[in-house]
Amino acid sequence: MRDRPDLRSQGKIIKPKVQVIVEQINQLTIEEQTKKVLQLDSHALDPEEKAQKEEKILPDLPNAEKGKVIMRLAPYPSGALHIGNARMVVLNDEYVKRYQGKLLLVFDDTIGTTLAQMDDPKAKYVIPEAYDLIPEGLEWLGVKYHEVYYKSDRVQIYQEEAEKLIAQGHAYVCTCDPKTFREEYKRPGKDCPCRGKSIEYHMDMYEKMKDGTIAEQGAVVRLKTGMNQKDPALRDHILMRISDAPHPRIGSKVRLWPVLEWSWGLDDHLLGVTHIVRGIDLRKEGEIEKFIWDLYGWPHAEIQLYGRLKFSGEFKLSKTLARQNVYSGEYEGWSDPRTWSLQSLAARGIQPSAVREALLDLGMSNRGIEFDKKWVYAKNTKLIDEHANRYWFVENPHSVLIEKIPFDKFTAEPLLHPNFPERGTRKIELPIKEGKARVYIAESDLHEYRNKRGKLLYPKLDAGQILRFKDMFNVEVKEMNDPIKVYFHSQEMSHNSRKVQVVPADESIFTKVLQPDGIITTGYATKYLKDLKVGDIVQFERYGYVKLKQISKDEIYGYFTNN
RNA sequence: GCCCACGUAGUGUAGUUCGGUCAAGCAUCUCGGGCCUUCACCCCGAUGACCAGGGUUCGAAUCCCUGCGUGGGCACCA
Repeated sequence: MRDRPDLRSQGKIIKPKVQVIVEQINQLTIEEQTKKVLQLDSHALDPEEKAQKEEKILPDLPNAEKGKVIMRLAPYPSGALHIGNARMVVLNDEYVKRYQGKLLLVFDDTIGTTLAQMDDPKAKYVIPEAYDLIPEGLEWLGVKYHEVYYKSDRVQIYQEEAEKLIAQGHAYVCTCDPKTFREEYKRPGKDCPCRGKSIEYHMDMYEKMKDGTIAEQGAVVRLKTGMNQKDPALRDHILMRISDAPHPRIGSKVRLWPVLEWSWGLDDHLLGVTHIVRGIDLRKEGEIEKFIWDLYGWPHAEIQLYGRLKFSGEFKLSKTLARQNVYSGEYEGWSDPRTWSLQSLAARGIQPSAVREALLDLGMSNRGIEFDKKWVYAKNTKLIDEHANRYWFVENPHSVLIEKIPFDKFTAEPLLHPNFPERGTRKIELPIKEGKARVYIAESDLHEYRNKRGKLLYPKLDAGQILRFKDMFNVEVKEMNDPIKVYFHSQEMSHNSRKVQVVPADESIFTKVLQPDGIITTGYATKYLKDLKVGDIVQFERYGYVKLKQISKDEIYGYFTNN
């Protein structure tokens, strides 16, 4: 039917005939069917060519011409960029690179809050160091931007254009309090009393907003988007409002500030932006911008929206929250793993391309999705594994006394990296005295172990069981006391024995690992970890990858990379 | 209450514009196997999905309607 359009109108006749034939064929044995098929087409049963691994490709942008695309990043400088901000960054950067366009970094540093609200710990405001933290994060991500702008330098434009719109009757000064406006006018879709007043009145009021006669919260400038808009979110949106809060870059010389929709409605045109890629939570903003562009008779930039990433559970993603904890000393600065800032990912040994690829894999889908760190971890493991040498580490250690060891000396010699024997081995000595030795094992090896489907692989550790101390020898558990007592059992390894990671007690060094959920795992690693350098990424066998942060005589401190 | 968007394997995504080559691709997870100085990496294989119900049509993941579910917007934040 696909290839024979002439038959399509005959579908009602053809269908029953086909059914009869299909039934006849189903009577035949598979062998007979195979034979007949091959008579018709000798290649019909050839194995299909392996679909080659297709590269993940974002959809093309509409009306995008190579070399003419201009896009922008619009971070609010209230802190370091975190992984949630990174999707916006990576998508824009990727498209700019595809079209060989230009990327503008525009600090969206309008005032954010009023002076009166600044004491609120949750208040959103610009902090000076963010102007450095953001480019630092972008550089780490491999983002190239071509021009830098500051909204705070452009306030005059927004003010003058607002004045023009008032003079033309497209905007007005509204003195209704927010609650009244929302409930009495916006919801039912009715004009507020300010809306109908004369242009002269509004011009005069605008002057008073600027010169300080009207206090914070006393009045706003509204755009006449229309109180009859179907979508209440769009009804007479605010353009400008008053704040006496000081600004880190320009101080207190400006008190009349634009909201996002207004500054961008102007700037996307004035800066020549052709394509906007942003989260769907900003859908309304795009609608207001379009209204503004129509008012001015400007061409529309193409707006593409992607779905929202949700961060819940262990993620406390908020630049404002991070600011509080960094300032209070609760966090170890902006690169603390708990911030999930780009700086923190760098400090943990997460590779920028792991972040990029994981976020680009989400494509431009419009769905709201829950962020899963495994997306990044899986990519990161593949990137760092070959560089990460192996070391022994046991978390939440328990003491084990090995007895009846039939030799005076034992040295384990596992490879530094099993894929690269040329890197050599580690030599871990097990000090033995009168057939006895002390080691640590991890708390987690005491419990029963089930796979993800709940199948019991190993029972709770108990007397009588035979274990393989990894890279050493087999032991039999005698007593589950403290310390746990085991007897040497045998030397040969069998592939399906239960393997337990140990660290010889006299060869150990206290080790701490800070995880992004704020938990510090403590345990023991083999002591010559001290010989490594700060910044090295290692794999603690059976635990995960760790980037070394501090190394001292009797303690190692690392950041958890991933598992 | 009002507006809008979105529902494809456990998870994420491709395919939906323009119905047929989709008995549905890819990645990750899980399971099994291989490799192997034992974890990991790598290689091979397996399990696993079109939200539900109607409609249009020869033919629906794709178009229409209804329902259900999820997310977002309705800020003097961005």
